[in-house]
Amino acid sequence: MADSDVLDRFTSFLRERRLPVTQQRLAIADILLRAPGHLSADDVAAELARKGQTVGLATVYRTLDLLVSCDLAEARDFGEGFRRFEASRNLPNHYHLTCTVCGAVTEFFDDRIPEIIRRTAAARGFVPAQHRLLVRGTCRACRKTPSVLARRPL
Amino acid sequence: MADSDVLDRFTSFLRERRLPVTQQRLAIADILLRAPGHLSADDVAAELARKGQTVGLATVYRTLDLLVSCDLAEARDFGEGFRRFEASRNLPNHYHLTCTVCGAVTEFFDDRIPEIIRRTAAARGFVPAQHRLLVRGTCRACRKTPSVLARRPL
DNA sequence: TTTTGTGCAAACAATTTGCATGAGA
DNA sequence: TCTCATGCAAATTGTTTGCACAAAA
Repeated sequence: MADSDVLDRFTSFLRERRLPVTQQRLAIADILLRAPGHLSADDVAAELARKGQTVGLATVYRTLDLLVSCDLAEARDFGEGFRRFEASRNLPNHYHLTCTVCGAVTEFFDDRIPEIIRRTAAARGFVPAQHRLLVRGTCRACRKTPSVLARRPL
Repeated sequence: MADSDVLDRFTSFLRERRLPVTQQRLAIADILLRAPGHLSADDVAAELARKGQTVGLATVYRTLDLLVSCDLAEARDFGEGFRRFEASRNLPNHYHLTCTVCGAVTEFFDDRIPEIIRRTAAARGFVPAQHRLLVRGTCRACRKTPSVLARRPL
């Protein structure tokens, strides 16, 4: 339904700023904005290559930054040592459970958390802009297998 | 009071593993475990240098890893592009508010958050091991000044 | 035809690692 | 003494940048 919408929104954003709408930008946006998951810059480049399009990693990074700056995508850091990018789906209060064994990321929602944050912050004169909650653990599928702890920061 | 305790605990940990108790290890532990804040590897090295002790950065990193692996310290990633280390004070459910203007980090505690996580995770068959909540925003002191958004991931 | 992008390679920053030497047990 | 740590420098990794060439407006 609103799938071509996001591509259009990116195009409009570029036009407004008088920035060229290039094949590479569209190809990268197409991949990231339609992907269900959380892609690294390498993932995007690999997917591009798989489709026959070869785009330099530098361009991938530059375009991902553009997508973030027009709010069509968000950067995430799951503590793997590199960033992942996710299409913004306008999902407020959306958090992540990541499995330290298989790396799977599941999302969940909760309205109580922002409320807790709002009150706590207010009590300190702090104005919250954004927040992030990351839960690490073991997913149902991996619970059977003995696990190795991840070494990156919590 | 229990201040020399942490140094002793580190020493015991090393002895148990038959690892040498070196001056460098003690010096690094002394700095990190007594510091109130969140130090980067560079901060530790700089502090060491300020005291006249010059220790290679590689050794700092190696010792910080040791401190983390014996649970005397914890690694944190505030999205600055590098990690910070903090003495473990056995503070469960302790979260961070970071000011995107001045970089100050404040802590807060809340017992409802782990409870929410426990239930949400249980419903998905996910076993939570650790979680981290990071709130970014503007602190009281910086609220007066117009701010610049940080560019690192949320 | 002028601007801005792209690709490549070099640059970077944080962190890790190999190896000769030096300090603990 | 024998093991393991240290220091330095080189290597690695994710990401950014400079610059010659190419594509959009």
